[in-house]
Amino acid sequence: MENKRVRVRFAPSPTGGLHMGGVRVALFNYLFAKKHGGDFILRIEDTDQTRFVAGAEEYIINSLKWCGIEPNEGVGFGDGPHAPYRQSERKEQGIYKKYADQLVASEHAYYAFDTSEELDEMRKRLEAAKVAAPQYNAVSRQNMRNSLTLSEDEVKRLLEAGTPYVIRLKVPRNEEIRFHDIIRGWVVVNSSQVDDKVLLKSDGMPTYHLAHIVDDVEMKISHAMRGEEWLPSAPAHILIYRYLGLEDQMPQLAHLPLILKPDGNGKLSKRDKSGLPMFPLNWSDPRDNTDYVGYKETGFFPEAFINMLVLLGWNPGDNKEIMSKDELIQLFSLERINKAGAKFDPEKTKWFNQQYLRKKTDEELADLFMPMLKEQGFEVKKDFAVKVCKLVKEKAHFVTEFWSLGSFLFITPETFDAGVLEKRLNPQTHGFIAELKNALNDVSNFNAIDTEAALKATCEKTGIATGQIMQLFRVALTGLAGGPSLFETMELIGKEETIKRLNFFLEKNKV
RNA sequence: GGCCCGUUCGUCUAGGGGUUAGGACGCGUCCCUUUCACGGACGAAACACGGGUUCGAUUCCCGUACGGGCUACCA
Repeated sequence: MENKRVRVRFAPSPTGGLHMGGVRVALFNYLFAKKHGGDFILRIEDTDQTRFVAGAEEYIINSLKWCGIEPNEGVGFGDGPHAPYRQSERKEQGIYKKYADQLVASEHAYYAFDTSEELDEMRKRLEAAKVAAPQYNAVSRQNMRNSLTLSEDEVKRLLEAGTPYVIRLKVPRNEEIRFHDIIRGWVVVNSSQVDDKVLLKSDGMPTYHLAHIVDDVEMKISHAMRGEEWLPSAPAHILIYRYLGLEDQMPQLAHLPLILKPDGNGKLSKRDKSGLPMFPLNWSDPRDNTDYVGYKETGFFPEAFINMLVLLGWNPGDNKEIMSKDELIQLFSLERINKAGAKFDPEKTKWFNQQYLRKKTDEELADLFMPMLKEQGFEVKKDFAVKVCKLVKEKAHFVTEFWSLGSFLFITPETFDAGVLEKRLNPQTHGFIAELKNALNDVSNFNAIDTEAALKATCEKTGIATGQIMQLFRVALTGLAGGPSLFETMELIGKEETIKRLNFFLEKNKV
């Protein structure tokens, strides 16, 4: 068991868009599998028919693809030796019922016929009696309608009459359950804290508790990584493995810390004030009729998104922060995962994207930017787009900012920064701009070097220091108080446009 | 409420019985610069609290506080 092939799975239920917390669980599984040359499986846990959301499964698959953390086995990824990988389909094959029946036969599970009204009543009764943890368990089951309290004949009669029933796990009254978690070490819980979990629902579907165990064993999963929210039910799972005689095939457990909200308390939810997305891709949720924006559409690179996520709760042990997927695979280890939940930091998330933005070549950026330019109505040649990217990227965190940062390269400014005008515009500087315009008009080879020379010459001629007029010149040319090199800007927009802009400025701002 | 898990700068974290407690984001100052940004330098900023154990605890143990999770025929 110790040395069996590494096989891990990501097993979401298709009840909505895949949240970034889910992406991180998938990521950890992926990295671990790749690190050990193992398999990464996508299993769809669609056992709750009432919460099923159409399109969710496809969304999950597309998200994993965009993130570059693709399973090599499972739904949407070519299936594999353990198909089907959808639990609803596996249920049709009777896989889960078989195990549930085995548990009943060995008297570790039983039939329960209680209606939801009866269950409600029981809880109310227990609450009224000030029972600390009102639950269906070794004590309360004695007052309920199940195969433990009913006569054999009665049970048989109910079953034959088609009375709805569930199968529940018979949890012992007072027994220590201990299990080892790779991240948390030994955890001990008394069985009195564990309720008699429903294993098989009245619609014949298994619950998560039964289904994931059956599938993990049948699919030969070696390590089960999942969110910390599963820790409280882990003891029940241990019992199921044990009663099924499958303890030696149990995967090693690792309960991952949760991602917490940036401000305030609690775990991350679908919508957050931080302004950053919670989903990898745009997601239209049919349940609350809301459109959620994705990291992709916000302009994030998948590498940056992944890099940010992996460092929420894990680190390589040195101070390295920017890591490629291959490096992550190389460096990843479960032992270095933290125990405590991590607050998600929007500012640092943007910083990650900026780091990746700077690593891209201008050509790569141009490929991304040109479609956005086209949307704005500007179709330009690639080499021009490359030059624009080179100028505009310095300040940006996202390619999606390029347009607002560089629109002045395409659109002649009609308004001018009022603050600079007030501070710098006077008859002398106005005259200077006019003088400069003429000098620029005489530049035959209109490149950054020659235009800069023209400016220097004009400064010397008029006796005005460069620092005195650059700001105004910038505003005259771009309308803005800040931006990339003016000489590069002029080279890009060309002589004709430069002169035209300066004329317009001089005309509009007479003093 | 009960049970479980956790707690190092504001945030992500390194470290670990004796350290000037390290890095990153963000913030501030300065340098570079025509501006904004980038880059560089510097700075402010943390071991939740109380008891033990120990020559010595931020590190180990126990409490407390605080935070998180769970408490469904949901996963």
